[in-house]
Amino acid sequence: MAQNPASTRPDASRRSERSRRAIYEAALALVGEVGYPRTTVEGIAARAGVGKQTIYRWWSSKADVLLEAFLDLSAQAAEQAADGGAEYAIPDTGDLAADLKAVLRATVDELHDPRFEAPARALAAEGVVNEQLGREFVATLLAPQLQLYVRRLRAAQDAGQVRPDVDPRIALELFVSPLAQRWLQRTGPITHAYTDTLVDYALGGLAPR
Amino acid sequence: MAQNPASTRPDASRRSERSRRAIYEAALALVGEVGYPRTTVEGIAARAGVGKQTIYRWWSSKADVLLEAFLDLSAQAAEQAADGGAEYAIPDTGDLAADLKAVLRATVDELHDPRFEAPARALAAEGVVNEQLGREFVATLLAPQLQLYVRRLRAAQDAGQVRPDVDPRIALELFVSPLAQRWLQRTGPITHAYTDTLVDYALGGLAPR
Amino acid sequence: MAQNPASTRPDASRRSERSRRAIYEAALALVGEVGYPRTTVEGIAARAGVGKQTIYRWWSSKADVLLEAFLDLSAQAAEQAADGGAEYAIPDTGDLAADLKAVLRATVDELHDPRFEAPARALAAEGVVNEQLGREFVATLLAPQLQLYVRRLRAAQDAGQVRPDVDPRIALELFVSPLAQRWLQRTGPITHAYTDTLVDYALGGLAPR
Amino acid sequence: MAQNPASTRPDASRRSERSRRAIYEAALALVGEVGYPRTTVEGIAARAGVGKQTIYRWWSSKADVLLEAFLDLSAQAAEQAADGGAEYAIPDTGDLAADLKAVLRATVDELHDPRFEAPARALAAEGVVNEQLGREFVATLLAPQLQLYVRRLRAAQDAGQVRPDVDPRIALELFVSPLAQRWLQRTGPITHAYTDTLVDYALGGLAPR
DNA sequence: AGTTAACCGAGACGGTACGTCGAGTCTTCCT
DNA sequence: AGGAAGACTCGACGTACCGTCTCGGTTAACT
Repeated sequence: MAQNPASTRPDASRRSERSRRAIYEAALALVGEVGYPRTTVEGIAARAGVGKQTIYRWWSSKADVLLEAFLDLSAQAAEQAADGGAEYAIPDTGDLAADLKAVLRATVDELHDPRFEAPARALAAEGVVNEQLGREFVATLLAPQLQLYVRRLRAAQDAGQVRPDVDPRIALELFVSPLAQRWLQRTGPITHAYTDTLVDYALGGLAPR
Repeated sequence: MAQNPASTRPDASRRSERSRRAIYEAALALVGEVGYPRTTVEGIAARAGVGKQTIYRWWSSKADVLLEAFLDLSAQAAEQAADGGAEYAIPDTGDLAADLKAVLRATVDELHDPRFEAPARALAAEGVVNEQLGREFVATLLAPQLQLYVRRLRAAQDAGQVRPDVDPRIALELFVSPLAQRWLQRTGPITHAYTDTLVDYALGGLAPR
Repeated sequence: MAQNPASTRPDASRRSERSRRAIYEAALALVGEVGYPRTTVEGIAARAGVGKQTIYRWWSSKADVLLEAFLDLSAQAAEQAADGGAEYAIPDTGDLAADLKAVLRATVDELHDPRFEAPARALAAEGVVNEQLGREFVATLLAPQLQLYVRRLRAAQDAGQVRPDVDPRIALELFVSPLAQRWLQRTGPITHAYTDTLVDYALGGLAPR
Repeated sequence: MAQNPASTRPDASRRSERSRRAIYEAALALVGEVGYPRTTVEGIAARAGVGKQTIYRWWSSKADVLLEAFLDLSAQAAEQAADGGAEYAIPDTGDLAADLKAVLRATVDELHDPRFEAPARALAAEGVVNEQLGREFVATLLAPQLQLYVRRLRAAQDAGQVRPDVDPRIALELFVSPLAQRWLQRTGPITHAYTDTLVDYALGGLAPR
């Protein structure tokens, strides 16, 4: 992400893998322990046993470090989940409501995982205010996730379970965005029951039949 | 908001109204001009022609200053809108869809108003990461707004336009949260057509009848 | 010495005397203990229990700090020597050679005093390479000392003990400069016998009579 | 000078003459252009088109590099002056005063040569504070020069032009040291007239006959 | 002629200090 | 007593160099 512009770019082939990993771990640990604002580049460097310059050589800011660290963490988690199998999609059992509920329940659990909580919040917050990072965050993490819902909804449309004139990209927001907002802004509790309800409301609509 | 703890609390009756207003204006102006992270307490004090201590005497942090300043701004704007009147509600013409669309269109316009944009984003971002401020932000600004939707949806339920078993507090998120997320995370464009579609999808549901 | 140019010069009347003294002491102590090059502004600040900014507010460099600290030390020493009496001159017993030898012997002793040694060397070295500081060093410390010799030599001329066509400002260098060079460049040992010899050679000349 | 201690000393026979010369030139040029303190090992390496390690392999510090570079420069200059010849001495025309004046005038001219000025000052300054380098500087550059004066003065003693009880090593300082101090500490102007006067005072003494 | 060991340019690395900025506290003087 | 002003300690910033450490790539000497 976000490289220093031209000037005298460092030689990536000679980069220390050891330092990179140590920096990721230190950054995630610190954000988890003391929070994002009190996480400092200096602190990350010290904890990683690394010179500050090594951080500044490869990243442009602590937000940038954290973004990559979190990306790496997500990639690892994903790899673990798929167990090398790769396939990455929302299951399609034929029952759209059930499939969505299952995925959203998993998301709820993830949002409660303290390993993800702190860095995810920090990045989301930074992204709200820092457009460049925000777009990167969305493009690399959020958009791919949302795309999975798009695919699943298209399949449902093909199966006649969702009206064909519905735009899946918008439709998915009916159940994804409420969850997102409750998490980001703490406007309400996040439970399995809640996401189940969202799916029911969204698929069935609010008006009486 | 967030007062200094007991110790020797200042005497509010002798507070300078002049300084308070100047600080609000300086804070909002600076956030608009240079962004939240580069807005400093020192900068606010200098711009307001005020000693730093005067800020620290009455607020606990720059986030706190900005929250109050923004509250003040919102109150002013609201007063202007209602023109001294009081009643604050979503119109009820009997056509729920139309009423919601109208209110959401107004919200879309407000979100595009640069006067609101910068401080609102800044506060939202701070709230994501700073729980205390986040709760204050939600309680004083967001929750009252959402309550208006709850009321309107209850009226619709009474009129038989919304299923009686629907929880209005959750239902409103079907059209409010997607807008919120697009704004906060820039996951998509924000237009009148978009919010209209949200209302249609939410009220009608996605499944074919 | 060397003030920051115009810009926003700090208000000297509110300066902390406590910090100033602590900085002087820390600077002199550090130069004595670890040497000039390994004396850092950061180290001085830490030892003095002072913020770095407080040093940079009042001085432009570590050389500048040390110069003032040394000046202060010299002033104290002088005050102590004269015991408030003020009188500051080379004694005039009528015997020029004896008077000069006495003063030079005292100088030799001072040059061997470790309290003076380290900072004096450091300042002299810095002055060799840093013209601005060098001129300040000479003007405030060296020149006044040399002026005392000029006065004594003039008195000797009036008494007919020195040829009237001799320029005292140059003549004094015959015995002062050799001592200075031996000290600065370690070109030879510095003893009372040595300075006595210098006075004899200088007053009597090298050529046989 | 100052070699790395035993350990794995590099093989001097495989040393790159090309690099050595480039480093000398870069070091002298940089000291002349930006001054000693802002001359860095990194800068010398970059300018010489050489790896940093190549410098650290053969020298222990930038002072050491500069000392050798300056020595090399002096050797070249001397070779040029003597035009391949060898004899290095103060002329002996029988007139001691005239001989000394001539040599000192030449020294004055050299001290004004900007090619020598910057590195010589830098080395002298470093030597004041860095005892090891100072002694090296004196031993390799200063002492041999002074020895020439010793020889010339001895010859003068043999010729009966200088009192036999005078120590030539001290006597020479009467006219050499004042010049050195004026140059090092800028305590006064350096002219031919000045050095002529020094010789006259030193040889003749200050006291009336 | 092929191997090998050292120097070489390059530059990433863990560090230390730089000089600056801002935080939050404290003090002074004014209203 | 509040307020304007701003000096204070402290901590972090992002940069510059330090001296060490690989990393290919040439050489030069020795099989």
